[in-house]
Amino acid sequence: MAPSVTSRALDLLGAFGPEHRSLTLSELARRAGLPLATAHRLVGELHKWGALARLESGEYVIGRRLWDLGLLAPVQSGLRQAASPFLHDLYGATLATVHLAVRDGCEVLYVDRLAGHVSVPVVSEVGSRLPLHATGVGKVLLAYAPEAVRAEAFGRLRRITPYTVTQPARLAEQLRRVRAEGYATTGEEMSLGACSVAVPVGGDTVVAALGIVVPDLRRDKARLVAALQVAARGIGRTLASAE
Amino acid sequence: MAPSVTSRALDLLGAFGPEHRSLTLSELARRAGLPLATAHRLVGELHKWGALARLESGEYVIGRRLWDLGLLAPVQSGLRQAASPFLHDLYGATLATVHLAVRDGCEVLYVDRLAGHVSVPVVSEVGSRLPLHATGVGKVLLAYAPEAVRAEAFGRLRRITPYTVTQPARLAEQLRRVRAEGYATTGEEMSLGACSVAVPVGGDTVVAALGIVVPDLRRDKARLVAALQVAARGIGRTLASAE
DNA sequence: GTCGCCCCTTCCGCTCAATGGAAGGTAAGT
DNA sequence: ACTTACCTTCCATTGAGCGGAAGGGGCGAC
Repeated sequence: MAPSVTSRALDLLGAFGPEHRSLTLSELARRAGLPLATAHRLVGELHKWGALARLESGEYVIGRRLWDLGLLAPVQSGLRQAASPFLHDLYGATLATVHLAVRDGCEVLYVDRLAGHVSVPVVSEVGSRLPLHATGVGKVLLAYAPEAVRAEAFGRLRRITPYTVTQPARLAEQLRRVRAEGYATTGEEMSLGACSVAVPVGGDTVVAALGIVVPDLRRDKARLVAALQVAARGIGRTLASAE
Repeated sequence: MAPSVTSRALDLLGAFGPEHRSLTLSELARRAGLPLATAHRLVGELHKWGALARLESGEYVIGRRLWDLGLLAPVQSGLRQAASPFLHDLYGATLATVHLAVRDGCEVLYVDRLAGHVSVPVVSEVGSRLPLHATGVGKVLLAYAPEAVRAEAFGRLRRITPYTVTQPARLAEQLRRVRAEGYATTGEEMSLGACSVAVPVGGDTVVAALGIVVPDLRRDKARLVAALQVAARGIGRTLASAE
């Protein structure tokens, strides 16, 4: 009901997605629900600006120019650089998949990830987002988030596995323990066969969370938490010294 | 000279950048050279679609929706996942900054990067691009690139440091040696104090390049090359087995 | 207080840019 | 040679975009 040029152009961009990395003009037109001639013109403009690029085959892909808008900022942040060596150390000490994440609104945004040769099946990937309530790093970030965020997050405790914590009261209690004990844990709450431990990064304000994913937590949780805290402290110090 | 709605909307997006992560409406209008009222309307549409998001402060930032277009695809690729453990091994063996990169057009696109506690100053970052002719991974990718790409790349051999190779003949000779010997090297050609070695990843078609950056290459190049090749073979095997 | 400044938002009549059907061109498949 | 599917160009119509102007709100200065 709103055939504004802008929305149409955006819909053309929206026709792309993880599983549609490159599209022909006709496909674009179809997916955006536009007449071919119209799509042709709009795509031409997007292309001229650099929002779309054209392959030799004639198919269109998302263009470079959109990259340069600063989209990768979180991933390229000083945080990631400062943390990199510590993530490596942590992996060496635990041989578990290592995660570095920040909170973006009401979601966890994974900033870095380090996987071993054999690792539990993990859904996260650099740049991907997951709900705050079902991951280790998420619980940490939620525990130290402003009240408004927590309220919002509590409003949508989606069940993901049978073990996902979806009762507000229970989650609130867990967050209290996170703040008290300095670490969070999950047990198959995001994906079956995967448990996690996570700790906050940063001093008085928590800027990120550091976590690992393992098949089983009962065995040596204490050692893992200790390793995590060493790494987190290291990252915190590095960040502080770099201002 | 082209006041098309589309280009204007795009210019608003283009007002953002690495150093302008969030902008007020007025700033946007100024930077895009648009009357406030016009900017207001367009920004409204971009916002409604999700291309822009609004902070509590009222400032606008690039919106989530643009992320989801698959921009992170290269970084989230199977390549990165397959390579991750081998990058770690390689770091363990060399204690050097490790790079995994692919070719994107006539540039190197860094897909992953692993830095140590102490590392030579390196300009690259995940998601960033550099010219093909001045980096180790770049030379590898260029050596195995199609003729058209090579021609294009030879057309713009920009000098970056006094040691950058800018003579086409000399670069061509180097690429020949890369193909013959299976690895590429650079010596302070991208940034002073940084040398690099890189090897191709993949079998008959080179899909990526794996490289390390060190302060000095003369000492134990042979060992580094060997370590790189072990890792590259491992990545290749993992990719092949995963199809 | 109130004046000035800056930013955001809404309104509305004019106009020109966007529209899309149709027609022509190319390339591959049968 | 025919069919199908894709891409590109043209151009008369029209409604979507335009932006000056006016109104509202927050903040600091005087």
